[in-house]
Amino acid sequence: MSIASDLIRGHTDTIILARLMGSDNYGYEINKSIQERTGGKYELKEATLYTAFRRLEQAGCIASYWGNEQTGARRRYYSITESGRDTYKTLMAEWKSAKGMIDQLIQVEENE
Amino acid sequence: MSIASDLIRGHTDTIILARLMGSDNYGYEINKSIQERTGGKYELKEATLYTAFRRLEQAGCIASYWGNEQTGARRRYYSITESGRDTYKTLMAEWKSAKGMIDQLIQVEENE
DNA sequence: CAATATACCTTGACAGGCGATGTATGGTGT
DNA sequence: ACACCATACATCGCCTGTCAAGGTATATTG
Repeated sequence: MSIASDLIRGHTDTIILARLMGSDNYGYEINKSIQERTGGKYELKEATLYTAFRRLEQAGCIASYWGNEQTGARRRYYSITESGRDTYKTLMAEWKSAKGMIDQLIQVEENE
Repeated sequence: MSIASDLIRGHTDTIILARLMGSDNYGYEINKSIQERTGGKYELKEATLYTAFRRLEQAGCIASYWGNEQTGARRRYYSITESGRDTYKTLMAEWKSAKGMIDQLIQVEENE
């Protein structure tokens, strides 16, 4: 494993919402785009991914519909809701805050 | 709750190790220093803290001994081991890497 | 026609965080 | 004297998110 998944834990929802801010997309493609973005260093496991979709839909952050593919496997598309966009913004703000906090907490400083 | 604990999850060990890099310390004081550093925005819950101590000691990252207080409640002091210092450095490196990766993953970009 | 890629989904185990609760000591206020 | 609070440690049991393992179905490729 290249990166401990506990470091990513808590960001799964944000990552998915971010991928839906631009346009609707389906699970398999979303996951591929995540792998590409990290140069293969990270991927959401399928079980994690689909669990997250259920969770986000339940929470009203995303909505889903079946695509009408003429060929190939069926695809379930997801679209982000207004509430989802709000959630995304909130999560982004939390991340900014948490990032600084973690930096401060794991730093070894002289003035103890 | 000011900060979602899942955002901190995975950093608990690093935070504790960082607090022990300078000098030995005991649980209660470590937790207070964490609260002070974040201006009260974050604290490790006691259950989390002591669970982490067990985990880290088990892993050989820290060692513990009872302080010889003449007064007040007894204190269990922890000191970081060589292995613990190595682990700390590794965790710091992972964090740097993960930080950039998360930033990239939760960002909304045009080129999708 | 077997293998591979695409695409979805569920179950059960596991690990970490934490609320609740318990122990014991010593100082402070009334 | 007695209640209360701060210090200081510890454990139990629940909850939640991750994920290995397994399953379904369709289309392409050698």
